[in-house]
Amino acid sequence: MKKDNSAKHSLTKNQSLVMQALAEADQPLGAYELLNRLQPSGFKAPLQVYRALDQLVEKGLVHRLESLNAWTACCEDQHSYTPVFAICDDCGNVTEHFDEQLAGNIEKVTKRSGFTPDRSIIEIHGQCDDCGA
Amino acid sequence: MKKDNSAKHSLTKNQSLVMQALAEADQPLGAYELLNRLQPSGFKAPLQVYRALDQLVEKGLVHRLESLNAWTACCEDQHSYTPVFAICDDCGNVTEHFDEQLAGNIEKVTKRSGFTPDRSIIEIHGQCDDCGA
DNA sequence: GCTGAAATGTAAGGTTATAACATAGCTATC
DNA sequence: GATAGCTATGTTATAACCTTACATTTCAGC
Repeated sequence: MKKDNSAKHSLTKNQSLVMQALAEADQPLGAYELLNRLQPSGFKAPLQVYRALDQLVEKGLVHRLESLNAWTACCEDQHSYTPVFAICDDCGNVTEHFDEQLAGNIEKVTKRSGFTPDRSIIEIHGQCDDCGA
Repeated sequence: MKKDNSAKHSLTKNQSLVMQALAEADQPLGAYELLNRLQPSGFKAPLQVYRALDQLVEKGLVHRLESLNAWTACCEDQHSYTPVFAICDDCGNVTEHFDEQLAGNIEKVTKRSGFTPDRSIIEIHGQCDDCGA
């Protein structure tokens, strides 16, 4: 089970509920899967989930996985480098990695053309160690 | 206007129409935007667009931009390295880049944990040269 | 011409995300 | 402690994106 960083960020009720659901999950969850899991807690509409997710992403506690349309609790409290997600297409497990050199490479590639990077999305699909290859 | 590589790949009618629409666009297009543009050519249902897109991606002529839910014609015929997309959040312009070192680093980061990479998604949001920063 | 594989047509439905508007709660300043 | 302003929340409806299922057509190779 992942660490729950909510204490340090004074989350609201809905934010806490979503954060907790993500922290308890062993995989990224879709917004509607979150809605299902949070209905016993009083959630009724997608927007409640999406708003909490947006706020948690803003705080850096949750990442969105663009290629999965899913969301996952951040593995640690704060990180300055762009995270790299390794997504196992067999078991659905997702791990978060960091690499300073990689982050530097990205800046370099885009800045060549006068581009100013803001946020980077790096998602690698493949097979995790357990699922062999 | 981007180069149209369709001649080398013997595309079907629908594939050609979609390829041409993407090649003529100066930005990535969503599937329904493509549908709109192709209705004069006889397209009637989303599935016609999605099927053609899937086939073109398979052939390597089109890329899907995960963070935009949009599709763009590939800048060149074939490339072995993972493409890096620089996406301007102001004007919507998208450019495709390549970097051998970057591709190598990505493999390295994930392989550390026994992960076997298959396909990588790298999309950098920010501001292009024209839009300043 | 016949056959099998690939492509296409069409209707319906599922999933993911946002717009619009109303209400409630919290904080800061007077 | 009023009140003004910001943030969070509730609720309904709808937009945007994608897939399933099944029937039909096209076309290369025999």
